Amino acid sequence: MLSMSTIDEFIVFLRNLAEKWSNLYEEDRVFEADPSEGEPKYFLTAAYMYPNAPIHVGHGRTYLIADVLARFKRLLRYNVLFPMGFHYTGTPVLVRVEAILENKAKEIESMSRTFNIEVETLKKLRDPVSFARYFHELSKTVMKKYGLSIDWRREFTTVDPEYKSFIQWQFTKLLEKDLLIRGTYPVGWCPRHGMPVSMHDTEGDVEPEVGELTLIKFTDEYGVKYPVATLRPETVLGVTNIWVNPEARYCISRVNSEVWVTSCEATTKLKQQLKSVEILEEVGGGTLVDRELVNPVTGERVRVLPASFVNPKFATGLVMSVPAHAPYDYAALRDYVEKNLGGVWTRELMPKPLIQVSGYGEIPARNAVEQLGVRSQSDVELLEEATKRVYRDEFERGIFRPDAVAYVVSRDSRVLSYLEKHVAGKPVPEAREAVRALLEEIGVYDSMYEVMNAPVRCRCGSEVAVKVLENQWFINYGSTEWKNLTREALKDMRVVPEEARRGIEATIDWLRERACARTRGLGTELPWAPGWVVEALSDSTIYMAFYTVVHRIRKLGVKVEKLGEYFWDYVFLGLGDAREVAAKIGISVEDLESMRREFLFWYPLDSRHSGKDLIPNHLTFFVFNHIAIFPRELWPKQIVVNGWVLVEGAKMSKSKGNVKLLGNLMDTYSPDALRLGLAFGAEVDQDLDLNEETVLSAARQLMKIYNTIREILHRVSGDSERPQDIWLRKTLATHVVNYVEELENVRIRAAALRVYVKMLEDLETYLKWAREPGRAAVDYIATWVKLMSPYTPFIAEELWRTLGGRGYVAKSAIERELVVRDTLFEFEQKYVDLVIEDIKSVLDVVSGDTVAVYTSDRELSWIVERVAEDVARGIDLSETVRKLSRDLAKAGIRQPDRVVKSIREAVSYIGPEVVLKYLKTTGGIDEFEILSKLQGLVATRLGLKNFVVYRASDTSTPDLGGRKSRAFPLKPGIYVTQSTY
RNA sequence: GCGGGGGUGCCCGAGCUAGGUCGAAGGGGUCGGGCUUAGGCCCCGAUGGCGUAGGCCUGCGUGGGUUCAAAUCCCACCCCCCGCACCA
Repeated sequence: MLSMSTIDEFIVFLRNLAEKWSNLYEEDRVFEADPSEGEPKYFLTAAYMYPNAPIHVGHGRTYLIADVLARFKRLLRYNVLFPMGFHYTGTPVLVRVEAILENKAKEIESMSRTFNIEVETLKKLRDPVSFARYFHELSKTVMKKYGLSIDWRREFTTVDPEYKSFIQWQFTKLLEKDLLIRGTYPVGWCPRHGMPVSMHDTEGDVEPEVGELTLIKFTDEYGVKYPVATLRPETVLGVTNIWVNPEARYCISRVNSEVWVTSCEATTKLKQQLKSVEILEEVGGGTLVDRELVNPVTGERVRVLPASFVNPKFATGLVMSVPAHAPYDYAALRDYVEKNLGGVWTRELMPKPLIQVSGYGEIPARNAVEQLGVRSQSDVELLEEATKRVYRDEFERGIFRPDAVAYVVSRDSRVLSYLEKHVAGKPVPEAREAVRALLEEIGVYDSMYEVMNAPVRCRCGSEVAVKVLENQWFINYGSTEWKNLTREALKDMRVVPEEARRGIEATIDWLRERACARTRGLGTELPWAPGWVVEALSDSTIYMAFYTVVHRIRKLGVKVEKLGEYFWDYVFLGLGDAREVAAKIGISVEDLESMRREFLFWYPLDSRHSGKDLIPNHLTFFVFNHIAIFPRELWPKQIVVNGWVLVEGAKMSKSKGNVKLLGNLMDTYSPDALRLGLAFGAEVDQDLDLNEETVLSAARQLMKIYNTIREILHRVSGDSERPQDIWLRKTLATHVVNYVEELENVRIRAAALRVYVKMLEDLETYLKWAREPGRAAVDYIATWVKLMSPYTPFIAEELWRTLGGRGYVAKSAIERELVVRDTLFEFEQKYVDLVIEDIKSVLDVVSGDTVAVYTSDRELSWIVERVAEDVARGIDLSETVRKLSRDLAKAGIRQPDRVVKSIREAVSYIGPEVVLKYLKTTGGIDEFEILSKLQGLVATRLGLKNFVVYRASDTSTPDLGGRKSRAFPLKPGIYVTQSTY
């Protein structure tokens, strides 16, 4: 063992240790976990990685948290399973391979740079599986070097035939439970690619917003339908006319069984939306002007009028004019009246008010148009604003006027009574829904989808339109029953951090049907729907179960074709007859049963780890699917989500070129230093800003620890029962207890600071105090190394062997007797902390190197006890003062409020339970005894030349500075002087 | 728009679910000192104001309120970040 003098030297040393010990881990198969009946087990998984790039520090953080927990649980004698797989499913790999195949120099360059891979190597990755395989293997090597305590026998990829069989089984189960349904679904679609587009496929990364518009079919005298498009079907009662754009081309076509007039652009869209469309004739918009159409609800005849604002590219290119409530219509109509009728409004064109809304007059659209000073229908900006306001106010506060029913001239009693009952006097949202239903009822309703934020362009330049996909498969997360069960399951789960729970709950609430299959990408085909591949977020929900048996399937050499539904049914659900199933697969009953047993040994999953970005999708699906497939006793128990890793305050991304690869960082800093840096950086819930300094200072701290340990082992003497030694032993036990508690609560950072900072400080205090390190120091170190092993496994292994440990520290356990809380010591320790703090605050104002303290009497412990009882019960300070004042006065204590307050503060710091327990055990607090015993500690920690303790009541001692009277329970009087020499 | 999370001292960031132990942990920066040929690293001290004894005043987005007592509870407002689906 060498003494390390420079940090560079030390990092080289750490790197070599990592190399050495990770190889040994592999050779000795240290982390292979097999069921051991009767022992406690812990099964945890982190989200498997998507190998379209090398593993980066973001993965590194998630995996580290899982690994620390895994190793920690082993220290507590759990049989721990921590496996890892690789997620090939999906399309991103396809995109990268396309770039390679098309020899796109820029893309390849950029991949080469960010991934730190030779261009020539990349060019060889010419199919998706090879591409994924390459990064898979690369990342796996890095994970091993990183020290992840993974059982690699269970590794798999999601395109392995066994996995596909498993996914097919899962989806068959979902289908059987009616949770997998088939339907149509509108998507943003690029006509050129013939592919759905989402945000990252569009120019400027715009998400195409698909909205559904109501079509209301107006009719002409020949029975031809004019489907007008609207978002506000309830305003059909106030239509004065229909708008067409006279400049646009309109098509008369056969749509399904009817003849429709729409803009010619609309015919293409209707075709995409599952309508059969046959164009019969094309006409200019102008020829439609002045036609008379019948309003299917009111029976009124309205005319077609020209308007330039009508966009033929949007919806059907036909718009119903509701001048009372639509600013555009009002403005256009005003233009028309002025130009063609000399400004005189005919009775037919008069706005028909339908909705009453506070803050507006009879005709809201007119109010808004006039208020904003709209000049004409081409005043687009102002009209947009006016429309927004009127729509919003009417939607939120508007009431449908009962007298509006009078616009129904047909006197159709069915329509009238319906309107009276469901529309008149109702708030707008309700009226809207009712009118929509009425339209459907009387057969004049239809709908179409439109890109609401058009134009959205695909990266190829073509405009995105809506296409309705047929035979799309959905997982029905909208099922109420399923939602309720999932909520219930979540209630019983631990979520770390707790704030993330609300995110999951909210996701459960709004989740509806989710398309779960695509026509492109790697993955598993739905057995009954050739061509449809299960999409990546849907084939990764219950795979944790797969880990429990995959290695056995492989070892037994089971033919994949034989892995039918019955196999998974038996292993995971215990369904079917073991002998029959075994026979079908061609394995022994014993092997089959032992797989079932292994699954039951590891399940339920104890902890699931991922980044917080997966809350709204993966993690929620994970809970849902477990609930759907597995019985209640096998539902997962814990979710741990961690924040991002930021680089210099910015999120990592390929485009910024600031992706930090795990492999590179380890080469620079060594695995142990990187792990410790990440652990120090932030508690799990926060984002961690990675900078060189954090990692370097972690390395320095490690070096300091290493050198200190080395020094002690050289200097150690045989002493073991001095006060210093006893103090050190007890301090160690306190650390162990708190460490266990912290890690049980996944407070990775807090525990790391304890082990690598506080424990070193305490050891240094001991060294200063004791001068010669004794046996206790070696014992301290022996346990300390164990506590380090979850964070910095490699140096811990090395130290473990140096100390004469056998095997691996990774397989060692913390002595049970150390994990016991020593309340008495805890009390004394915290009491001393308080005294030291007090003295420090005096030393802030007065300088000196000699301190005398006067301790309060043991007889006054009853005050502490009564205050502690009150604190424990949550009783107010004033209440306590009131209760105690008489007794305090009797005891000759003035200023009871001040005394009680100071005791209360001390008690709160120490902890009322600790105080009470201490009193109960010892019968009273002898502060003089405690301080005398730890005199050396106080002097050492404060760097004092002299530290003396007196009893305040001892009349034989000098009353320096009159401080005797300042002694209160838990708060000694303090006197500071400067020594003369 | 809907939903989730936030706004703390020069900066970053704990603490806020159980109100007093909070002038507010821990970093960083800055200033002073030590170490060093020098720099770096490291160590010590200081870092709202006042005070020669453990104290007082002012303070945790803004404005109110509850309370003996609020960064912590309640109300209103302002601002920031992140999701919103077939995409991993």
